[in-house]
Amino acid sequence: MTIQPSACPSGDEKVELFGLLLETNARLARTLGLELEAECDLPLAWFEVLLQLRRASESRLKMNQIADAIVHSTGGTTRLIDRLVEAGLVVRESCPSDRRAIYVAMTNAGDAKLDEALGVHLSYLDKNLAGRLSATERTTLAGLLVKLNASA
Amino acid sequence: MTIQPSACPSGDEKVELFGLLLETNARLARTLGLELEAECDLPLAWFEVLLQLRRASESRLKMNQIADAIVHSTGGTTRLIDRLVEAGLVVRESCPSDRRAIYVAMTNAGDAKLDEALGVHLSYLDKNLAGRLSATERTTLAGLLVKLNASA
DNA sequence: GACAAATAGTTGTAAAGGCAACTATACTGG
DNA sequence: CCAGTATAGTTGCCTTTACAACTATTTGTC
Repeated sequence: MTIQPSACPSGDEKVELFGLLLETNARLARTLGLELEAECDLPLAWFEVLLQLRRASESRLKMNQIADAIVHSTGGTTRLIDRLVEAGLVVRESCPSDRRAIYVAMTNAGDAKLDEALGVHLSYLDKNLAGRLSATERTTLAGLLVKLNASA
Repeated sequence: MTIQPSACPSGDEKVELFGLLLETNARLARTLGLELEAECDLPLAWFEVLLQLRRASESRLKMNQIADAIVHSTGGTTRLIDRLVEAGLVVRESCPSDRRAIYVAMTNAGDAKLDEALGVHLSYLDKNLAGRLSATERTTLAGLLVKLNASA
């Protein structure tokens, strides 16, 4: 009844790969999250929102775009943005062309906070990404992830 | 209209890669989690535990090994295992050589549940992994993730 | 135009997980 | 052997998030 670990851990190469993806991600997210929290007092989810906003044209996105970008439920995103607003890092703005929609835009404080966090993030990445993968490998990895991510 | 990864103002290649990793993982985990939940009534975290147990010699692991393998806190793991025990999928066994430690072992029901879940998982993987990456690409990806994961 | 369906966002409720404090057991140096 | 420290696991308390139900608005159809 027991399965030999060396013979067939759980059998399938794809199962292994998926498990590896989950584990790698969980570890990196945990490490970075703790570091951001400790050095900038910024939860990882907040950092992700700010990063998405900076990427966006005019530094603003609608609620549903944020939810999609950071892969949260819409309800969860509402609460998350509530907290960012309360912290003064973003503001909600109404959308003239669609009165259901709400824009979320960065404040100056949010912008500054993101700069600070990016500093920590980059030093983290130097340790944990660049220290382990060459530039070529990183490019390859990014390409594979893009494929994986396509229209998931 | 919003997100322009190519013209990204926060533009470090490593930041991009990290974001991609987070996003890919979140999407895949979300999709698989929903599928497992819908078809087997099995939360993803439970699945991960059962998978780790099957991989282990004698189908059992100590609490801290589980916590480490699935990247949870020890407190969180205690609660998670509580739920699995209540569902009859695993049992706790005392460790004769160290009275602080506790083994978690699969029950027959847990073993059967894992078989069922692996069926769903594999069909999911065929759609979402094999459909997007060739066998060679999957091997490459696995290799890169192992490097990334090393002693995180 | 009006009604049905789709879409954007919020809220109630509940579950999952983290951290820190705690208990119990094991190890280590004197 | 004893004190001090390290380790295994559990528990209290809290935050975060998901899901489903709900409101408000828009769009598509006739």
